[in-house]
Amino acid sequence: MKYWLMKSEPDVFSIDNLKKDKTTWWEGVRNYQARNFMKDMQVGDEVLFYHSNAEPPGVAGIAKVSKLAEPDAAQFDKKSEYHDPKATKEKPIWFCVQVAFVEKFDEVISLADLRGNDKLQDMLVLQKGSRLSVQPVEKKHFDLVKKMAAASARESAERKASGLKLKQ
DNA sequence: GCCAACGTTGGC
DNA sequence: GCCAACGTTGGC
Repeated sequence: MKYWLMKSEPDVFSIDNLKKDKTTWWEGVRNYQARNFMKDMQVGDEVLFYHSNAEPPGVAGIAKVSKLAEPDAAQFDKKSEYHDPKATKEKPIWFCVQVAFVEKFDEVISLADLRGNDKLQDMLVLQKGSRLSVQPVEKKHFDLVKKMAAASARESAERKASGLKLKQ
């Protein structure tokens, strides 16, 4: 079992979209390194769903790989912004996996939160100029982000509870 | 909207 | 194969 981080702009496709759709083919990745990581993915691998170009940017939830990489259909579609004229059905260039919704965090674990955790300093997404939209994550880092999400969910529940008390 | 980082393209 | 020009990503 491996662990990954996949970036999506929530204006384009957010964790809420994945929750509603249940699964999605991760089309549109046009970077060779990111493509190769998707080819490495196995069914059941877990994914940190990251919101980029968002306020705040950060991990919004968890997904898992539900289908192995297949040719990305958008590369053959002349009307798609992801169309690649060099790709043919016989020789596809771009591949993508299907991912399934697992969970949406109560609160986004922001990039600032991640940076603030001493134990995550060597996480790939925190490195300067890390633009890769699909990247591997170490298990210890994955587990820690999940713990941070659980802790932040508890705190948010406590805040709500004490807020209710004050109103009584 | 700015801009640093970095990938890709194409002339040579 | 080098490298300048250009495009994209994505945080701020």
